[in-house]
Amino acid sequence: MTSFSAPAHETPADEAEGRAVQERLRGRVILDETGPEPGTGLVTGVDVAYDDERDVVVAAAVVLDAATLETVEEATAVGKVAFPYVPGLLAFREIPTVLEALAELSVDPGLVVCDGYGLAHPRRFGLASHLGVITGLPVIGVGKNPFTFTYEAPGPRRGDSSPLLDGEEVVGRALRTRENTSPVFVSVGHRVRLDNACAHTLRLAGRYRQPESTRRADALCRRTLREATG
DNA sequence: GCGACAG
DNA sequence: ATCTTGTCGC
Repeated sequence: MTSFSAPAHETPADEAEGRAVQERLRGRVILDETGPEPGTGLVTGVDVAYDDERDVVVAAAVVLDAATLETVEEATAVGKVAFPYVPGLLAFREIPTVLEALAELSVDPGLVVCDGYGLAHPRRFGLASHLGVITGLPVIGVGKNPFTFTYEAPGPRRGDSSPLLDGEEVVGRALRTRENTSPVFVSVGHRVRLDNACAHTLRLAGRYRQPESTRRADALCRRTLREATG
């Protein structure tokens, strides 16, 4: 916990307050930066696992070398569920424990990859945007389904993509990371442009549909959850 | 009012 | 997210 201290975060009392917090923070999102060069530096995947029965949440952060995809460092944090799952308010459920896990790292996280959305959100302020604004780190979101948005199937080849749309507005991209496999949905979080977000995603995925970063974070928080629970 | 809805 | 075995396909 040398490079990063858990920033203050607020858990809203109800859904209306949560939406208000998002409306207030969305103005701090930075969209006009390119972000880290794909394939260089570090990339950190974050993910969370739950046991709502026991009111336990485990977050994991796994740092990879962007060039070799080797794991550089891992960290986890265990907490209590702070907010129920409400579509559009996912960040309030995940962020508190994710921040603790990031704070356990001894290295700068570099680019953070979220399992979820950023700009592709009803108020244009999803998990990846929120995490970016709070930490100041470059963040992108890579989701597994189109949420409430629409898209036309991208071409069949790895790397093919199509716009993810909210009506006429482009909020992200459906990106094929493997042939014969459904696409993932990439959207901008903070300090990274969409083209670059997709380039990072392609470098991180290919062996599997999802980015290697989120796969490892997912495996780690699940394993930690069942070791902490049963 | 009804249906749909990241993880 | 989570509950859950085997099974079809690259």
